Amino acid sequence: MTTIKDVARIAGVSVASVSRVINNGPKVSKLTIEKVNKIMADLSYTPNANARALVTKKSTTVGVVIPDLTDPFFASLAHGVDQVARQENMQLLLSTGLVTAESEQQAINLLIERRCDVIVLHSKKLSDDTLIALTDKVPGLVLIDRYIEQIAHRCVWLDNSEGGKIAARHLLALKHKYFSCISSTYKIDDPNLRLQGFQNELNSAGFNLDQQLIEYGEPNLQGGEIATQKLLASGKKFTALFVYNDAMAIGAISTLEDNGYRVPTDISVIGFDDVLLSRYSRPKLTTLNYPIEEMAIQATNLALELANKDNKADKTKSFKYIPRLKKRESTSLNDN
Amino acid sequence: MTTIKDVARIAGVSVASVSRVINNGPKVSKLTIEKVNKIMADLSYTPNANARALVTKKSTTVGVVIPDLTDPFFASLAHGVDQVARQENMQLLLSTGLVTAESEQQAINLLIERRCDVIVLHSKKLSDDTLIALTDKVPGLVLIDRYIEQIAHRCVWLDNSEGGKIAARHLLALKHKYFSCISSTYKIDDPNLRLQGFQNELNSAGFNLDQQLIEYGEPNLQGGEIATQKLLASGKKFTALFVYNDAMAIGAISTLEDNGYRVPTDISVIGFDDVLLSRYSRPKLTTLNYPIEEMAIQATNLALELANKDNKADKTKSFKYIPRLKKRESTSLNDN
DNA sequence: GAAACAAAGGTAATCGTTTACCCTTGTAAG
DNA sequence: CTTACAAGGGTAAACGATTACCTTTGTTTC
Repeated sequence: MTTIKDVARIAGVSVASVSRVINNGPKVSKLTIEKVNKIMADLSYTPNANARALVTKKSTTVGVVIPDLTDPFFASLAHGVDQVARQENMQLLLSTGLVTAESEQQAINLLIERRCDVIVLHSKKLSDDTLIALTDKVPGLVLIDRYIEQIAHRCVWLDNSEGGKIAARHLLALKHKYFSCISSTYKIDDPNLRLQGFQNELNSAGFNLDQQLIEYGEPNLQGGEIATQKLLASGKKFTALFVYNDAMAIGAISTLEDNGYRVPTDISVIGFDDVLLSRYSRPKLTTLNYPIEEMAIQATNLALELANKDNKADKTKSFKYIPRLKKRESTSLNDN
Repeated sequence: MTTIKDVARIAGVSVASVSRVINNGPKVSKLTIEKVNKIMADLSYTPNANARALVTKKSTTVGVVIPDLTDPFFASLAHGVDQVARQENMQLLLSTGLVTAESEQQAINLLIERRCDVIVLHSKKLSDDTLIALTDKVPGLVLIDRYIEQIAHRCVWLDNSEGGKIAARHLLALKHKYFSCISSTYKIDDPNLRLQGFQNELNSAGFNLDQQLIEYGEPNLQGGEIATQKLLASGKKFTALFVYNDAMAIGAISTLEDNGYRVPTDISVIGFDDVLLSRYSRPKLTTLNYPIEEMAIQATNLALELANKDNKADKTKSFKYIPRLKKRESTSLNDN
């Protein structure tokens, strides 16, 4: 592969001049610029980004750590980061495959090895302390979908509890009185926060969520189906169902209809996340919009900012997002 | 940031020894290994991958070029590549945002700058000649979803035409006689090939696809809805509908049902791609499985192979995939 | 005509690694 | 007691760029 030296030799100038042409630097005549550009094109020379990164101590990559690309939610996250990265002429370096704290840690290490100074991290398994320590090492590290008080100014997160409350208020406004909920078996905070918010809001309105009408399942289509079967098997009456995410909600609707219940006529169903799926289902799903792409854009901009200036930003400011209700067709007025 | 020299100094050994410890090289005593490892941990030293890549001339990244992460199809592609990459202890470097030949070219250039020697490229806009020239420069470059005869041994592609034929045979086997088709307005080969295969197979069976029952639309939900409205507006009878992709097919089903047609009782609908969506729709979509993840895995392995050995592989072998019929609920026997 | 300065370009140190080559020491073989 | 060799470890040259600092040349100013 041709190097800057080859170009310099053939063009009859020094490597310094070639470098100046490449970087639009000062101290080169128009003539030299043209000459060098021609030789570079002739040799189809491509500068070596590794060498560049080494000497300038600047990486042109944005690191992203997510569990899995096939989950549309995380794909949207990555897409948001990518948009900002491209705007800054940077590229995405992806670390995936996170199931354990160890693999999360390893994913981050790989990014640090590459001297990625802008990192957007989705971490559910690493401890608060580990993450706080990490932010010392990497100034441009931002956490997404997680809130840690000590590093609040580097957290871009969604208020899950408020999401549960909004769902409750929507169903209450539709005059529902008998509620049920499907939550997730995954060992992260989100399901609990959503459920708690939902429950608290019902309680403040003078209603109660029957413990037998709370079911748990894997956060996918099948998980929703199975949980719904259990809910129906309880024999208890409910006209409103709040489901942990959209995939489960679609599974729930499918099972409800198979059992002779019409959605929303007999039972209203509300999901969470507002992924693509929810617009393709029939009936179209009422859900809570999780503005993950917007959040990812915010997180990336924040990371860029933190990485560039060493005058620390406002340490008190946090980036909390509130889910928005997307009223579609799966919820309606309860007229029983 | 601490360097190998810091570690060497503090451990009281040479940088060579530290390097040997890092790389499990020979010529280090057990004692030195332990000593150095301890110091590295104490200093939380992380080797600089850029410096490493520079001197070893080996990158530990796999480059992927795709149009857009939010399209689940491409997310699956990236996921396939990622699986192989992780297995090889490499990371994904993503280039996206392709709309024009220029942006495709630029995306590739960025990967070459990083001296990515393993690249999986999804390119629809660049010319055959450009791509052929590129393979000279990058030994580990593999094309996915595209076939170019001169570099057949670096192409991993799907036979779209055969997909159209399989759809036709399925509908013929279900005794359908009146056919229609929704294709895509996008200026790439795939839609045409699928349509041609479909048409040819119908013709060989003695049937005909009425030109007025071919409609075009954007390859998404709405495109499918609009195209279906036009199809219905023609007033012509059809009992079988072959749609360019799953998203459009779901849009089509939605519009058909809104107009009083039952799927599959009145009209059978078959999609293409077999994305997540197709399993979540009601009725569940009969479609042609596009094994993109499997293909991406194959492509990545091939790229790794080509990048590592210079004894060129079998130049005649190509990697053609045939879509498989996924019979679900949106097609059925025509009993008119 | 000397001084001052600007423009253009070259020299060489540097970034953080790896690794070919050399050196030292200890031990086994003759 | 040599000699040979193995094991462990050090020295320094790369890798391919950037850039601080220096040199040369020509022009302007008094």
